[in-house]
Amino acid sequence: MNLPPLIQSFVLHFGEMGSRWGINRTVGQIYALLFVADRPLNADDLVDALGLSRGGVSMGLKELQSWNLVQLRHLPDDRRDHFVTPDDVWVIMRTLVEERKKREIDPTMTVLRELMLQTPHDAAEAHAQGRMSAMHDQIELLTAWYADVQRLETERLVQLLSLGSRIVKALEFKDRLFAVPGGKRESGS
Amino acid sequence: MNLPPLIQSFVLHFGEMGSRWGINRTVGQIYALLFVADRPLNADDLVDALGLSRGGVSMGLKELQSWNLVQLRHLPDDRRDHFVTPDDVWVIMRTLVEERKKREIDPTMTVLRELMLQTPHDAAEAHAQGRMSAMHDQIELLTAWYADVQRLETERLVQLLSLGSRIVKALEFKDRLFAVPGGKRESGS
DNA sequence: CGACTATTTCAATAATTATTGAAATATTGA
DNA sequence: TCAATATTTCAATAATTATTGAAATAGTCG
Repeated sequence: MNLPPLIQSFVLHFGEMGSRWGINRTVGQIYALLFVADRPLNADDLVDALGLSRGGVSMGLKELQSWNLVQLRHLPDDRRDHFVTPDDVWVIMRTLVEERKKREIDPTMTVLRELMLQTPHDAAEAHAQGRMSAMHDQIELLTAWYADVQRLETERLVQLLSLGSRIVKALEFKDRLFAVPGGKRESGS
Repeated sequence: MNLPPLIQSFVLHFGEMGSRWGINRTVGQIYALLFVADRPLNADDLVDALGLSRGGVSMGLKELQSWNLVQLRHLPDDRRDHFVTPDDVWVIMRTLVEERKKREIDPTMTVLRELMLQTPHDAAEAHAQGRMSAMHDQIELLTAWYADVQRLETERLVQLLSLGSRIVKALEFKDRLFAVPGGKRESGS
């Protein structure tokens, strides 16, 4: 590996964390280097900088492309493929959430929806179905929330996040605004 | 494996998804069964129901305990350890987020903070450090937001999530409430 | 087309991770 | 304490996943 120390530390860390993030070391290192690079890099650059094999870089780039985490870029008078990550970290985060949802959540929701349609045969299955239903409804709420806020411009999203739990003050205020006069009473505290 | 069909489908799915979620099949299956079970289960129950080895169940339960995803429970007149998951799916979600943050985000933040302190030696390192800084600041914003809303009671949290992007209306309203008269002008669109 | 360069594929193998099951250890109750 | 039972550990091995590098394929330009 042939990199300035600051960049090398970052790249090595991403490689190590790869396994916790569900990607392998190679992919983690490639992504890290593309993220911090100040110009588009080609496969040769990555092979030289990271000391990986040709094939490994090709496969790694293919995987990163399937995640929409890197973009193909062509440079004038150079027919090799070059790659970049988006400049905007918020764009990257949105992609990451979307892709992880697609891989880690959607398949489970499909299964849960199917299992909800079945008729339980005994008390144990009925209880299990209730638990699955609770899981389904919770995930639905979370993903619907994300689908909603994801539509906001980044500037607005950052505002919203910066507000943190202070948003609750606004919520409490809203309660009064949107309250149905004589509406349902709450059972809790 | 000896389970009612509804529960078996759920358990098998969790086993398959395990690898995408960073846990193994055994752990996924054990967790799934505990989640839908209508009573605390012991290691024998899990061995019988899932057809796993004794040692495998022991290790799986240990891992789930290290994630705080299952709780040890003792039944009267039975000295075997039994296990349950929390009844409340929101408690489970909070645990999951906290533990994933601890394993998947905190180590990177530590590295990023260290790398921010270094002095770049050339333009490439300076650019890289800027990128790392952007990543650091974004993660900080997201985790600070979560640390904040995580303190809310579940009922309030669900309210907040149910509101989705409609919260922005409240935000726009708040802009006017908290605006500093003659305050700083924005540079963007 | 044909020479050249870039990229991908894939079989071989290295490395890692998961799983078993028997032995060791720990715990309980008499 | 001892016998019985419960739990954990861990060496062996199975299974999976990562990685290489050479060959095949695809693409480009004269």
